[in-house]
Amino acid sequence: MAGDTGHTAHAPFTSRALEIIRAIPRGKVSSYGQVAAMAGHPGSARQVVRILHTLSDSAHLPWHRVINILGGISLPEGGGLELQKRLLESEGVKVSKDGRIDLDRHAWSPR
DNA sequence: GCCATGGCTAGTA
DNA sequence: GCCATGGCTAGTA
Repeated sequence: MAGDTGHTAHAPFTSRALEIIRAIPRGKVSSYGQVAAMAGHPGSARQVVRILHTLSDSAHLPWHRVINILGGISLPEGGGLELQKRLLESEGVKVSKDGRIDLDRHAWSPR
């Protein structure tokens, strides 16, 4: 297609959300709502969920760095929870026994 | 129609 | 717990 950059074409919000997710550094986490707000659509957290769900495999995303606003992992047991926890811990993010991440310590606040 | 949310409320302790 | 929210996409015509 004309103008194709070599990347899959995405809608503007999706492209921005993808960039933001890719920018989350190791050892830090963000929330669905934070990514949505940074992409210019506060309140569209569920859209970020959908993006992660459908594009994590193909888009080279650090998907495990996105958690819910409570500091918890939203993936279900047997459906990725364990993997996400393991990936986070491998980057130095401690996940407590009740599945919580210390946001004071690990929340990403870009500058 | 999808989706791995988030914010608010009722109802308990 | 409940349920309103919302940009996008698959799939049909």
